[in-house]
Amino acid sequence: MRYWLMKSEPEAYSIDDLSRDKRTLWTGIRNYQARNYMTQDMQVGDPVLFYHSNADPPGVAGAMRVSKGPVADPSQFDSKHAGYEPRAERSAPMWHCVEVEFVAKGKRVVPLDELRGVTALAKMELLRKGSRLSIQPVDPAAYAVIAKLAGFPKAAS
DNA sequence: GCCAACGTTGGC
DNA sequence: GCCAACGTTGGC
Repeated sequence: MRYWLMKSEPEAYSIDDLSRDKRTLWTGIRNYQARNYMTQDMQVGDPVLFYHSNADPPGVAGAMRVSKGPVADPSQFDSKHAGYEPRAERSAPMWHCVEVEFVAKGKRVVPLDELRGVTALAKMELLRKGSRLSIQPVDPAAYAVIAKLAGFPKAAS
């Protein structure tokens, strides 16, 4: 089992949206490394931190879990969608996504600023200068530290 | 709104 | 295959 962090702008899709929907396809990823994590490395049941980017404050807002393996991202076929991919064919999709399910909303958002102050998290990809990757692996230990700060269970069950 | 960091594209 | 131009991310 691997642990992950996935970013979303709450204005587009927030932890409250996921709490309402219970499950969602994590569509719109158009970065090869992030895609490859979803298609090659994620397993159903993997715990995922839900991170609010471009938010005030940016930070970890909750927990979710991978609930379904990779499928073709439907948004690549939608010419009205920002993620439209004219090179993709139904028979040869370029982009894939996983389905995630809601686990918990944090008792509070743990702000990025606070995470930067936690020594145990110093090596997190998220905290690297210039880090933009919207899907990242997270150390199990780092996941546990953040879960404690946010007030949700450290492992999905 | 600014801009640093970084990924992608496309000419050569 | 190089790399300049361009686009995007995301904190501030």
